[in-house]
Amino acid sequence: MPRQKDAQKPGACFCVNVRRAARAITKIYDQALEPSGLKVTQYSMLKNIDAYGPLNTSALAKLLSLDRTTLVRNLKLLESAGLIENRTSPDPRERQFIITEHGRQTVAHAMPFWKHTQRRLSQQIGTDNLALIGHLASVLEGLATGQDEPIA
Amino acid sequence: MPRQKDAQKPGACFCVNVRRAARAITKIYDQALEPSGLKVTQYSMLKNIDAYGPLNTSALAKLLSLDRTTLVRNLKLLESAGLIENRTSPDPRERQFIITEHGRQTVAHAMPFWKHTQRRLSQQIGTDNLALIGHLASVLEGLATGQDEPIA
DNA sequence: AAATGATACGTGTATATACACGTGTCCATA
DNA sequence: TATGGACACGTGTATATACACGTATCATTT
Repeated sequence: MPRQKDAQKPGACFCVNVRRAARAITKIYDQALEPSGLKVTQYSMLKNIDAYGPLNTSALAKLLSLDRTTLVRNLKLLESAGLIENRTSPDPRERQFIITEHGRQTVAHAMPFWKHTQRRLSQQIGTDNLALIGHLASVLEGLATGQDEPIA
Repeated sequence: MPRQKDAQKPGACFCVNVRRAARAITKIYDQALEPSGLKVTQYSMLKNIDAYGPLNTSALAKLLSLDRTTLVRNLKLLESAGLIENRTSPDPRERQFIITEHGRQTVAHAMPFWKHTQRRLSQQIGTDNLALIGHLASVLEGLATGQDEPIA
């Protein structure tokens, strides 16, 4: 069997496959969350601010392994929608975000749809396989240096 | 152990984890391919057109499990860069793309970096785990209906 | 030949994502 | 006290992604 050849087929790119998986699973969650008006990305931000807030942009970026500048604009959407708000902080540099009452209600509305999808996937794909993704993400984040490794 | 509680922690969303993995692995591949001037997404399109072309937009979309309209603009970039070109087709509706000589050279330049990354990840993450991603993607694509399931 | 369903395409709009860059503030130390 | 590094932020720019819509062409069936 020409395994060597297989490994070079265009369909064998690990990165492309993870991206394919991400697109597909995003579609599943977005459709499930549709009644709440939230995308899964927004649900994720909101849920984390709810659970761990108040949080500033940089802290949330670390929490979500997202680029900070990505969050600047994503958070703007949540703020415009009145789901989070900007609490005044002693340090004038930072913007501390907390969830609003409307945000809490929206999360509460979305939660059952999210849970249902989590359960559905657990059954259809297996908890083990799904747990592996979490580990994989962490390992990959470790491998993706990106952060200008310290000189010493 | 309150497993039930864990499953509700904000960090336990399968979708968010897959997306985290996708971001991280994309960074790894994009950095590796940087000398070629290609992003991994572009490399993927180009490689597939090279291997299976001529292809029209819809066919490539199916091949990559990508929305067709996404490709319209992504392909425009490759075309502007002179990496692919638009072959005239008997059917005036479709645009058949083929790789150009410049495109072939670019792929050839990028390939070693891609292969090196594939190998590196195989070693550090394990071929089995990586193969699982491909399966996972396929299963998820099956679960994500999206395609207005046929009435009968 | 006319009608119709399927096929192929592109655009408007919105979100997600990251990088390069520049600004302001805090704090520790010279 | 002055200053330089660390920290927090936002914007410009570019790419990736999808959905809703509308248009043109093909092919098949009246």
